[in-house]
Amino acid sequence: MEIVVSLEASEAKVEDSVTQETGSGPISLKHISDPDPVVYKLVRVDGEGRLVPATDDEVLVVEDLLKDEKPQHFGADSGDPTECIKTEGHPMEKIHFLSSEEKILAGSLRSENLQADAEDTSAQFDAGVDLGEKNVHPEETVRHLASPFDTNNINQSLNVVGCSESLGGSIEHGSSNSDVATSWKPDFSKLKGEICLDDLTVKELQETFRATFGRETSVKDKQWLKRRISMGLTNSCDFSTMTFVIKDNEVVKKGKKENRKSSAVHKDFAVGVVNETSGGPLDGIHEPKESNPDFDDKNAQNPVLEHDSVREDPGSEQRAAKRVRKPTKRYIEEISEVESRNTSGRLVPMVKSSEHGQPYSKDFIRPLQNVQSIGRPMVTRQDSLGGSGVKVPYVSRVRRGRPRENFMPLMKLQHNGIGLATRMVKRALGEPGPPPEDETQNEVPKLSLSPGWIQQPVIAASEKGNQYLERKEVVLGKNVELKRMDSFEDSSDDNMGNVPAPSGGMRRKHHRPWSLTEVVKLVEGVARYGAGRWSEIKRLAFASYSYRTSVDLKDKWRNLLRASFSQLPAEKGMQNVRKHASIPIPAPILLRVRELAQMQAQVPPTLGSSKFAGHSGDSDRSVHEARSGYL
DNA sequence: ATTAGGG
DNA sequence: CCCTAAT
Repeated sequence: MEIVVSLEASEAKVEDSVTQETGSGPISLKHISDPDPVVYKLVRVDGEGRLVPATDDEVLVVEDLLKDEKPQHFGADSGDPTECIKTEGHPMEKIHFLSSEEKILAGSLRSENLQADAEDTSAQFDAGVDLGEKNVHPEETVRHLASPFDTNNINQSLNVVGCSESLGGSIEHGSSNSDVATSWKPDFSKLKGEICLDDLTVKELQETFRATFGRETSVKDKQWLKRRISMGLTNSCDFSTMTFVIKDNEVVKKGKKENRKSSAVHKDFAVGVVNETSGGPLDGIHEPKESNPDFDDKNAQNPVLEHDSVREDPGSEQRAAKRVRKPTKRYIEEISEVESRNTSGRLVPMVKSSEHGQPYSKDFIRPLQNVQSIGRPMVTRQDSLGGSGVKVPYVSRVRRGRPRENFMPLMKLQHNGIGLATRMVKRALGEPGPPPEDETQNEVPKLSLSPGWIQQPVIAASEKGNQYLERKEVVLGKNVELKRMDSFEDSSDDNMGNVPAPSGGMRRKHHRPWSLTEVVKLVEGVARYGAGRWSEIKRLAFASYSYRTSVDLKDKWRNLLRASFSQLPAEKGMQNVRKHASIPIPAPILLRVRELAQMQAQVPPTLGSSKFAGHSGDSDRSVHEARSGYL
C-alpha cells in the first residue's frame, strides 16, 4: 500500500530518508519513487536500522489516523501568537524536508506531542507516523543540524520542521528568517546565574520559557512550564531537573539530584547521528556541536533511560499530592426518582416551570425526599423564563447545557417519525448537528479494509450498530430508517434510562460509546495541550462533538490511563471470551497514552518503575498484542 | 467555570 | 457516566 503525497514536481530525486534507529521499530515514511508524484511507502525500521516494509496493518493504522486528523484544530487558538503564523507554512515543506534531508529521521517528526504548543501544520502527518514510536525531539534535530553557515534550501525546510517545537515565531516570513531560525539559541541574557524553576512565579516561568524557546507562551500551568523549560534546557525529555546554572549564554550546570544511571549507555546520540550522515549537504560545515558537554550527557533519547530518570526522582516534581477532598455527603437520589415518576419516565413531571409545563430535567429536580431532614438549605430558584420561583433544595451546581439532556426524547416519542421536527427543535436547543465525521458511518468502511487486529473492530462496530438499531426499535417501533444514522448519535435519551434491555436489566442512562476517532482525538489533545487542560481540549479538539463534556474527556483519559498501564496482562485466557461487546482500543494508542502519561508524570505510583525494565526488544511486539482497553 | 476524584 | 468538593 502506498500513500501518494501530492508534491510539487520540483523535487528532484531524493534518497530514502534515513530513520534514526531507536532500537524499536518506528514507522516512517520511505521515499521509493522519484518521478513527480512522489510516492512514499511505509516502512518500519528494525533494530539494525534496516528498513522493513510495513505490514498492511501498520499501513492501515497510519492511514486511518491520517485521515482522521483534520488540520483545523491546530493552531486554532491558545493565544500563542506564533501559531497563526505557523499555519501559513506549507505542509509540503515538511514533506520535502522529510524526503531530501536524510539526516532527519522521519521519526523525529513525531508529533511534538508532549503538550501544548499546538502547532504545526504537519500534525496530521505526525499523528500517524508517530504511533508506537519512541521519543525523539525535533529540537534535538534542529539544534544539531542547524548551522549559521548553512543557507541552502534544505535548511530552510529544516527550519520549518524545527519550528514545530522550539523555533516558534522565528519562522514567519520564509525569506528573512534563515539567519534567525538557523542560528537560534536560547537567549539567556535574562537568565543569568542560577535559576530554580520551582521558585519562579508563573510569569517568571513564562519569561524563562520565552528565553528558552524563543517564543511566547500563554500557558499558565506552572507544572507544565517547569517541565517544558526543564526539558528545553536539558535538551531532553528529562524534566526532573529544576535548577540550572546559566553562564556564558549556556546551560553549564544542572542541579541534578543524581540518581543512578550515571554511566550512560546511550550518550552522544546526536553526534552519532550527525556523523552517520556526513556526506550530506551539511558536510564540511562545522557542526555547532553542542559546546556544552552536559547536553550530550543527558540526551535522553533512549526511552528506557528516559523513563528511568523520570521515574525515581523523589525530590523532583513532587507530583502535587492528590487533592484531598472532604468525604462526600452524597444524598440518596435514585429513590426519589422511583417515587416521583411513574412508568412512563419523565413524562409525568413532578415539578413544572410555570409557563411551559416543561418538566425540569431530572438533575434539576434532583431533590430527594426529606431534603429538610437531611439539612440541605432550600433556595428559591427562578427559572429562566421568569416563572414563579420554585423551592428546590440547593445544589451546588445545576448541570446545564448538556445537549443530551434536552427534551428530545419526549418529542420523539410523541411524533415519532418526524425527524425534521426533531432536528429543528434540537437546533433550537443549541445542539449542533452530528459531527461531520460520523464514526458510526465511517469507521466501518474504513476498517473493513484491514486484516489483523483491526479487523475485530469491524465486527464489533457493526454489532454496535445493531445494538443501536435494536434499541431504537424498542423505543420507536418501526420508523427507524427515517432518521438515518444520525439518530444514533443523538440517542440522547433518557428513554434509555428506563428501557429494559431484553436481557433484563435497565439500560444505563446516558451512555455513548467512545469511538476510536474520539479516543484518538482525545489522545492527541492531551498530547498537545497536556492532560488536565480539558476545557481547552474540548474546545479545540472536540468542537464538533457537542456531547462529551470536559469532564467526560477527563474521565475517558483516566480510563485510558488505566487501560494503558494495566499490564498487558489479560492477554492469555481471553482470546475468545470477549463477551464485552466493546471494541478493544488499538494497542498503539494505548502505547501512546502510556508515553504521554510518562511525560506528564501521570504514572500511577503503583506501577512505578518496574514497568519499563527490559523494554527494548519486545516493544514491537507489544504494539500488536497489548490490548487491554476498550472503547 | 473548571478540574480532580470518588462512586 | 454522575456527582461533589476544591480552586
